[in-house]
Formats: sequence, C-alpha cells, structure tokens
Amino acid sequence: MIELRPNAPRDSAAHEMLARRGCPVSDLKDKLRHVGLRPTRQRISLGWLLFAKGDRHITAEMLYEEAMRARVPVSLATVYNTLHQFTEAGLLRQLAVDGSKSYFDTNTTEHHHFFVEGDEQLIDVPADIAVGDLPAAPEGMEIARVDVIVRLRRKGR
Amino acid sequence: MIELRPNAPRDSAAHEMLARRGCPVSDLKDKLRHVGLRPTRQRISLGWLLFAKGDRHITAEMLYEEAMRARVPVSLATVYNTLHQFTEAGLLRQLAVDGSKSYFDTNTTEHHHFFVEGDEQLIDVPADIAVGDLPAAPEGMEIARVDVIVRLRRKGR
DNA sequence: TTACGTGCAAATAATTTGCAGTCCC
DNA sequence: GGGACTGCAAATTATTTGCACGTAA
Repeated sequence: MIELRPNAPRDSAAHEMLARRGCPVSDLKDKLRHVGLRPTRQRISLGWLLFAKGDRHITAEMLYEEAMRARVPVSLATVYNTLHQFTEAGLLRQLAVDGSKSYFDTNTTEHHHFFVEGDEQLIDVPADIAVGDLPAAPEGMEIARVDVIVRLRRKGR
Repeated sequence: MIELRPNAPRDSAAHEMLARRGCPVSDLKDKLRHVGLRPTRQRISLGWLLFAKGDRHITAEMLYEEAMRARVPVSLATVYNTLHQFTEAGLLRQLAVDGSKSYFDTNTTEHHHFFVEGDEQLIDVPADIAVGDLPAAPEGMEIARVDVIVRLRRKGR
C-alpha cells in the first residue's frame, strides 16, 4: 500500500490529492496515528464507516454487516478488536444498555441516551440534561463517567 | 388461586409455626402468591437469600454460588428463570451495567447506582439525585424508567 | 526486516430452551 | 390428578483468544 503521510515529501499527484488538507481518508489516518494505531486497511475502512456519517450507535455485529454490504473484507474478530482499540484510544465510547450486547457511540462527548424498548435502538438526548447534585464519590474514589439511559416505551399499552 | 392466610384455621403444629404472623417464610410465600407465583421450594429458598438481607445487587452466578454454599439444591437454569420471574413480577429490578452480565437489584424503588470499575461492584446512591430537566419523550413514547450509573474509579492513577 | 495486525476457527461466558420427570394445589 | 415448575444437558448469543500468515514502517 502507498504511504500517505500528509507532510512527508512526495511528488505523486495521486498522493498529493489524497494527502490534501481536508481529505477525509487522510484525516482518518492522522486520527489513527495520533492515538497510536497503525492505519491499516481494515481500521481505515471501519473508521470510515463509523465516522463519516455523523453520530452513530452501533454494535459489533451491525458494523460487521455494514462492512460486508460495503464489500469491505474484514473478519468479525477484527471488528471486535478494532472497536475496542478505538474505544481505548478515546475515539469511541462503549455503552451498556441491555445485559447482552454492547453499543459503541461515535460521539465521545458528555451526553445521554434514550433507549427504545423493543426497537433496541439508541437515540441521543438532544438537550443538555444536567444530572442533579451528584453525591460526593466515596473515599479515595473519583467519578469517571456518568451514564444516563432514559428507557422509552411505546405509548398506550 | 387459594390464599394461605396466616389466620386460616389449621391444626398442624408445624404449619402453625410457619404460618405465624411475622414468620418471614410465610411472608415470603404470601409475597409470591400475591404476584401469581407458586411458592415452590426453590423460589422460597432463593427469595430468602435475596430478600432477607436488605438491599442487594446480585448476578445469577452469584446467587447460584450462594445457594450452593447454603446447601440449597437448585440448578443454575432455575436461578435464571427465577430471577426473571421475580423481575417480571416487580420483585426485582434488572440492571445493565457492563456489556456482559446482568445485575438484579432487590430495591425496586427509584434510585441510582455507583459502579466501581475493577471491583465490578454496585452501590446504591444514597441521596436522592434528581436528574435535571428530562426532555420530553419523542412522539408516541413515554418514559418507562431512567437509569443513572455513576462510574467510579480509584483515585490517583 | 520485524513487530504489529489480521483472519480463522476454536474457546469462553452468559444465558436460554426443550423436554422428561417432580411437586403444589 | 393435572398443570405449573424444575433439572439437566444441549443450544444460542455475544465475545475473546491462539496462532499462522500478511503488511505497514
């Protein structure tokens, strides 16, 4: 594969295009390198699927399906590995919403979620919801994160 | 369904003892019958383990271990079934805290949780934490429940 | 070149299910 | 007695791991 460091001195026109400021693929590679992950073919493809469409909530299985549909050859194991690597790197946030599968959120900023029972679907809570007075964390502890999940059910049942 | 009221006229001494006002086992049987569950040996034993010691956060595996230690013969499948039946009956509340196992909470009132990372331990948030202004639920939806999990980490890392 | 990544299949973990036998009412 | 309940083992689902091979730096 061609090397694509944007500031490495190169002269191919193709490279110039790909490395151009604002080229999404190049940005993605930078993003990966920034967090210490080698920008491999599958990481870039998966990163593209994850980050090119705004905020998403996705499971490993869903991402795998999507990769298959997009003709991106990648194994399910690599999808799992990649999701966890991205999460550790701070590119994703993992959400425990029901006891079984994990959801990954491409929006890593503080925000909360609606969960639609039955649909198994996650929706960002739009407004800034302040969680009221949090009690002090117990001795020697600090708050790492606060997760709020508002469970919704279809009206009239 | 037949009711086993503690004052129902019976003449066996053993029954008298078990049915006596304030006898926890009898209370438990009533509790089960009230929610439409037949008070079987294993449901009573598990109910005893669950409800006799104040508020608890327990997984199926933990409850099974505890039953084994208490020499209560019960299968893991029955533990799972029982936990779910109790949950549907409103005697327990199921919590999704990490992506894998489920926790069951014997406190079914509105309250929130601390989760200690590493320890895999759940603690009730003591004070009443009001979740700030909840945005209106989307069209045709209503809020079933709000879960707040405050993730704690050991200080100084 | 060489350590880091990836794919595959097998392993694990948590949970559910089918069904024959058991127990409560 | 009869339907509800349980136990066991096998099935499922979600996820992880070991290891040979591929590939980015």
